[in-house]
Amino acid sequence: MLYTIGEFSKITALSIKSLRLYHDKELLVPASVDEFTGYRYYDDRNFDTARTIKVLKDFDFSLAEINEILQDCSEEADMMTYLEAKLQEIQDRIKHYETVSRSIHMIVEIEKESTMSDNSEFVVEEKNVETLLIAGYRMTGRYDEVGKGFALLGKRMGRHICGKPMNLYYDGEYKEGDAEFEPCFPVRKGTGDNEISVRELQGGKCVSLIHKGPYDTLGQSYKKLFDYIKEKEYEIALPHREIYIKGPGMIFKGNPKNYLTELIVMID
Amino acid sequence: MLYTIGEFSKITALSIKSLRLYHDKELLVPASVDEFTGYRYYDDRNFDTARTIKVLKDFDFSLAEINEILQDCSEEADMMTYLEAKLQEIQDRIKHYETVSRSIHMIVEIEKESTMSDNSEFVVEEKNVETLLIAGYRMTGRYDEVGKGFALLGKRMGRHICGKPMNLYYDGEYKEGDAEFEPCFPVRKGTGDNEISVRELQGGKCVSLIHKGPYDTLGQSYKKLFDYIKEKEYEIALPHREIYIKGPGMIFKGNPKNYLTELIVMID
DNA sequence: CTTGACTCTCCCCCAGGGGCAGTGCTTATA
DNA sequence: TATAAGCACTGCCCCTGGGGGAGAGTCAAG
Repeated sequence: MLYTIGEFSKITALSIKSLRLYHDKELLVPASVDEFTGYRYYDDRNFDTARTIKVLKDFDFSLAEINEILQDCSEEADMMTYLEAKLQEIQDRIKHYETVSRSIHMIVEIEKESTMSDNSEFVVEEKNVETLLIAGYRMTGRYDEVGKGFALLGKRMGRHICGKPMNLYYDGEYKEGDAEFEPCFPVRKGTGDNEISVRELQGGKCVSLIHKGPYDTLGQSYKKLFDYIKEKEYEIALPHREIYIKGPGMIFKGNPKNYLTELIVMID
Repeated sequence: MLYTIGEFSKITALSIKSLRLYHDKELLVPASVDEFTGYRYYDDRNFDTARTIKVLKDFDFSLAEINEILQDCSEEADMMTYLEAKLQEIQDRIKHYETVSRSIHMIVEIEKESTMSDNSEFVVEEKNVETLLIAGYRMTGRYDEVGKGFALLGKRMGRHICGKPMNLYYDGEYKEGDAEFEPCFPVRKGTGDNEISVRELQGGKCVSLIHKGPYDTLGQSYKKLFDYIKEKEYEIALPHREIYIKGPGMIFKGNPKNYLTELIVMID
C-alpha cells in the first residue's frame, strides 16, 4: 500500500514540510519516487520509521541525533545510552529553568512589595524594628564601593535572602575615605565564613524616615532626622541603617527620582 | 569614556558577534560610530543597557521581546507583566520537560528489566503469581485490534502504569472473529470509568512459559503448555494471560525474533 | 615604516520548518 | 471536452541567536 505525501502526513501527524525535509536529510526516504513527476510515495515500512522519528522528536532529539540513532540502532536496547544521555540533558535543562524561575519570582515579589509601600515620605517617625537575621560583609573604604559587597552577598547567599538590601554605618559622621560600613541582606538561614558574617541584628526603638529621590540628596534627609533626634534629646546607638526599598533595580537602572531609601537610627 | 568593541565585549561578557548583532537589530546602538572606518565605540550608558540585555537574556527572553521591553519600559515596575508572562512560560516549559523526562525514564527502566530476565525460555514452569491491581479495557473482536486498547490505556492511565502490558483471554479456545479479551496494564492506583475497569486481578497457582519469537509462532508454545496441563490433569481457570515482556517497543518495532512473551494459565 | 592586534563587512552554517510563487498532475464536473 | 479544484513538485526567502571564517582595512607601539 502506497501513500501520497498528503495522506502520509495525515496518518503520521508530521507536516508535509517536515516530510520533505526528512527526505532531503535522508532520515525518512520514501519507498518510491516517481522519476518524472517527483511525487513521493510512502509505504508501511516508512510508517514505522516515521513513528520512531516522531517519538524521538517528542523526546527532544535533534534531527542529527535522530539520524545517528537510526543508523546505529535497530532495537531499543541499542539506544539506551542515547536515552540516558538525553534524560540527563533534559534534567539539567529542568534545573536551569527552575533557577531562572526562582530568580524571576523573586524579582516579581520584591517589586510587588515595593510598590505597595510607596507613601509616607519624608516624615520622621518613631517605631520599633524587629530583631532579624542578616548576612553582612564588613568593608572599609569609600561608600561607592558598596556595590561590590552586595554583589558578593547576592552570589553567595542568593537563595536565602528574604528582604531588601541594607547598609550599616559604623561611623557617627560622614567620612570620605576610610569609612566603616557593612552591606547586608536579611536572610532566612545560612552560615558565614571569614568574609561573610551571619548573625542577629538587634531590634528596638528607632527613628526612621523614608527618603524619596537620588542618593546625593540623602544629606538633607539625614539633617532632618538628626534635627529631630537633637530636639528630642535621644541618645544614638551605632550602627545606623539605610534600607534600599527601591533603588537601581536588578534589570533597569530606573529613575533616581523614584528611589526610595529608609534611614533608620537606633535610639536607647 | 569610550570603549572599542573588544574592550566592551570583555566588560559586558557579551561576544563581539552578539554586540554587532544587537547593533544591527538596534537593540544596543553604540554611542558613536566612526563614519569612515565603521568602528563602533561604546560608552557608560551603553553599559547599562548591555547589563539589562544580559539579565533579560538569562531570563530567556528572545531578542525581539527584549527590544519591545526596552522600548516600552524604563523602570522595573513597567515590566512586571512581561516578567509574569515569562515566568508562566518557563513554568510551562518545566512541566513539559518533566513529562518528557518521566517518559524516557519509564522506557529506560522497562528496558533494563527486560534485558535482565532473558533466560529460561520455552520451559514450562509452575509458580505462584501475586494478586495485582490492573486497569483493563474489555473488547470483543479480532485479536489484532488489541493495539487500540493499549493506546487508550496508555493515554488515560499513563502515569499510573507500573508494569508490562498484558492481555487477558476469556475464551478457552482460539476464535477468529468475536473473541473476548482485555488488554490491561498493572497500575499503582487510579479510578475506572465506563470504558476502563480498574480492579484487582486474583493471583494464585499457575503454569507459565516464556515464548521467544514472533507472535505467529505462539501456537506452538500454547500447545506445549496445554500438553503439560493435560498430562498433569490440572483444571484450567479463565481468563489466561499473555504478558508482553518484550514486544514492538515504544520507539523501534524491533526484531520479532527477540520478542519475549510470557503465557500464563491459571490452575486450581 | 612595519608589524601585529583589532575591526570591518559579507557569506555560509546550524534546526525545523512557514509561506509564497510558479508549475505540473489527476480527477470531477459542467 | 474544457476547465476548475485539489494535490504535488521545486525553489526561494524568512525566522532565532549567533559561530566561523575570508578578505580587507585600521590603530598603535616599536
